[in-house]
Amino acid sequence: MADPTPRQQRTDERRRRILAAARDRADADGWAAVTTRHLADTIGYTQPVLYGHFPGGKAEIMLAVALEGFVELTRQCRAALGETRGRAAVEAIAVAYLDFGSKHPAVYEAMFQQPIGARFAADDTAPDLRAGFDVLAEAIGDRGDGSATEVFWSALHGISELERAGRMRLEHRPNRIAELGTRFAPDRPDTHH
Amino acid sequence: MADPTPRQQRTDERRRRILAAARDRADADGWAAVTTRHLADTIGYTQPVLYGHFPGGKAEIMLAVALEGFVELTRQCRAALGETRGRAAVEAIAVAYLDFGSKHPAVYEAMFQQPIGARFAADDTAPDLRAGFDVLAEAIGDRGDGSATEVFWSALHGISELERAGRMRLEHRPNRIAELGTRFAPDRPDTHH
DNA sequence: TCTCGAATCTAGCAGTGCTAGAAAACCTAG
DNA sequence: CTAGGTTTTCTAGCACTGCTAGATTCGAGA
Repeated sequence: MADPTPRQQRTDERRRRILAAARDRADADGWAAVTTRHLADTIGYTQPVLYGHFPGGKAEIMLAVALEGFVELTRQCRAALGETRGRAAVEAIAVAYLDFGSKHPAVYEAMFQQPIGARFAADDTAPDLRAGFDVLAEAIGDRGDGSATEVFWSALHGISELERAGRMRLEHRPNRIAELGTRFAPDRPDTHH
Repeated sequence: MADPTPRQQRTDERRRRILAAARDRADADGWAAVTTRHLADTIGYTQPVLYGHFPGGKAEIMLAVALEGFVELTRQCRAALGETRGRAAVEAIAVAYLDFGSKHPAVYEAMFQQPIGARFAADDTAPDLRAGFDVLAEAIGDRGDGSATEVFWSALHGISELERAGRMRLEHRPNRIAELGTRFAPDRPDTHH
């Protein structure tokens, strides 16, 4: 049960290829363009094979892509934070977060537009989701009940979505990041009660 | 051309019924449940009739619902603002905005998830969209280039979406609104440059 | 080489958005 | 009141979607 049998290995490899194909196609042309037929074609098999790997069909594939996305987003935010603190940390996180959303629009969409059935700041939250929340909390120095972090996350999420929907002038992103720095930097005296 | 002919009147009436049916069904079961067949059934006609009113099909129907939504959302925010100013104004707007999102999830989704092809703060923005932006700018006292308002809007939008996606504890909404009040209330000394 | 179980494919269902062409309804002119 | 033509409405169908039951092929062990 420890070492992977050749069969298990091929299964894993194919699972990876399915997810990669779905991710790439979705990032390029949107999730509507990700069809089970096209996906099966890309990996060189027929439709039913997909259901051997993901019994839940397209929805389960999107879910798997979303979970990978959470891990990656958290990793990049963590890296951007590093040892920085204060306002610089807030802005660094914002840059990393918005970059991720720009570069992987469909992955981001799957992460948030889909009912994964897990809250971020609850006790029963899956570790992968909780970790992302914690990085943001650390950046803004949230020591309260998490509401401040929720609002910070919301602002990042909103900017990401509205930029992607073409609702905001892309070239103004630096201004928005500066605004986030001003309004969410930790240890501002007037946020203490 | 001034007074409506009976024919024009019936056409308008039916157009309204199509939009109402689409809106109600979408708010109840999501846009995926809004099919042209069901829609035609509801208004007592067959599919092709829909395309007489909305040549662009389902997408154009969603667009029309979205535009109505912008007008209504702006109206409710304007009413909530009233003559209040300062922190109370920010929180009043937030309450009205989030309530709208909760009560009309599908309308809200159509408003923002769809490429309408119009930015909010640009000079070429349609009046109906611009008006919504202006209310928010007024509430937070934005006299800059609009970046602060964009971030405020993003925070509201993010909260609305993440609540709907089940990512946030609904009962904590008051906390989030208080956070918005703290961080976006106008005339805070340290936001001046 | 034969067998049997697992992997894979073929073929099809029910549903979607959308549309060309037939049928029906309506209004106007004689 | 009827005939004509225009407009409106429906019938029927296409190409596509996600998904699945049953036939078929493949591959490893005896």
